[in-house]
Amino acid sequence: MRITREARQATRRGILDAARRLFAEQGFEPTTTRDLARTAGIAAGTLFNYFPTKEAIVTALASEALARGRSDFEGRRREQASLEEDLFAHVAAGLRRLRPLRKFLQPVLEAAFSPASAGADDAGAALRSEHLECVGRVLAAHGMDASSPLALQLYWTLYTGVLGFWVADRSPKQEDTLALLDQSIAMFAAWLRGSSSAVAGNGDHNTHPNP
Amino acid sequence: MRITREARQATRRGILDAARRLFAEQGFEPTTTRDLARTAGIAAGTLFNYFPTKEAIVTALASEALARGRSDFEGRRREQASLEEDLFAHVAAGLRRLRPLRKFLQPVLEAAFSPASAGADDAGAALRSEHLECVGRVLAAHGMDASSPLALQLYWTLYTGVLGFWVADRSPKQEDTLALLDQSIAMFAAWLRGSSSAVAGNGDHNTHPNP
DNA sequence: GCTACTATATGAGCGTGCTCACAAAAGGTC
DNA sequence: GACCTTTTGTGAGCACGCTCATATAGTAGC
Repeated sequence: MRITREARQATRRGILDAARRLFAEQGFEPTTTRDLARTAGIAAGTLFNYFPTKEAIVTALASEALARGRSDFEGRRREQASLEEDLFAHVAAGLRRLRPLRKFLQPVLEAAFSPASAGADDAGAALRSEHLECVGRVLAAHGMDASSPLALQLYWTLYTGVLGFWVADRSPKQEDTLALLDQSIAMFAAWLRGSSSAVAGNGDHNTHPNP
Repeated sequence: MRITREARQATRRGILDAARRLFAEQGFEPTTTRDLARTAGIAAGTLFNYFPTKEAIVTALASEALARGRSDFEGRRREQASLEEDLFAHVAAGLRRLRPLRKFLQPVLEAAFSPASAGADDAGAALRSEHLECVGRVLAAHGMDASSPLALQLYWTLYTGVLGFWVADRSPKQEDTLALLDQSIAMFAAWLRGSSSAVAGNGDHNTHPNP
């Protein structure tokens, strides 16, 4: 049974749309692959002709969400100095080495998935923007200028990297995430103060943070 | 069917011993709960009268391994100054908040489990000692005196905390672990240099580490 | 249009961690 | 010892993610 490239793409999209809806409504684990197949209008086995594992589906969705998130972020850091870009690349590369990519992608997905953003697409953008502001507040609490380009670089690094740790825990608690974010930013801030304070330009806090 | 407390304890130990052996021989996931039950000489369902989940078995084993590891460590940091103890408690508490305990325990277990330590008990001690030295080398590479009490505090924090992240990834690669360890130690070192350099007493490196 | 041939769809079925209804054994009371 | 209560053991069975043999729909060559 052969099929046109368009039909195959449509089926794939159908699976992803079903996954997006069901994961948002009832979460990742409670949603069975049979649920997904039934919602997408295909047989249980067919699903695995399109994605090798259930997790691959979430990864694919995460890819899309990450692409949107990244473009949001890129829009905010367009006028970076090259030294700062080096630093960003440096930190990002370090984090990137630490875990398989999917670990970094899923949290972005979780945000994109949350019931608040399930319906309209603009709600997802609002959610990501809210994240930006939340991280900004934490940065400020640690004596870093939350509006500086550097802070925004840190935001993206932390958003993808730190929340990746969160996802590793399959029953995430929002409080833990924030505590982890807080702690990590404290360490990053100290690191920046020590190694490139001239760049940070806001190292007027000498007390070490109290997480 | 009532049973003496001793018999119950014996069954429990039997399960743990079976788990210790099978996990060491063939790994956590490949070992089925039916394997464990058969090896322990009980029915498949009985296992779950002793441990609520398969993961609870690994956690129980980890508890034992952690207790041994901690006593090794405590032996090495008996003569700490109180300021350093505060710092240790501070960092440890921060990390402890980040994840459920089992995430911190399992890596210690993994070390205790590794085929090298499966047979003799003294081999396990040798392995833990080897870990201490490995971390010491990494610390030294980042310009910290690996023999200082502070370094030992960092060791324990990192050993339990950082490797916990490693375990979160179910198919661990040793290289990733070391890279993560490396990166984290770089950040900790900078943090210490910035916040309590008088204590560290070895902050003669100003170049920031290259992960 | 007919005949290979291939790519895809299908659902029965596998092994997993875990549950549950029931059986069996031990202790307490008389 | 007989009876009841309570705790533990047992294995059939569940739903899960995933596989595989088979059926089927589409294309290519004639």
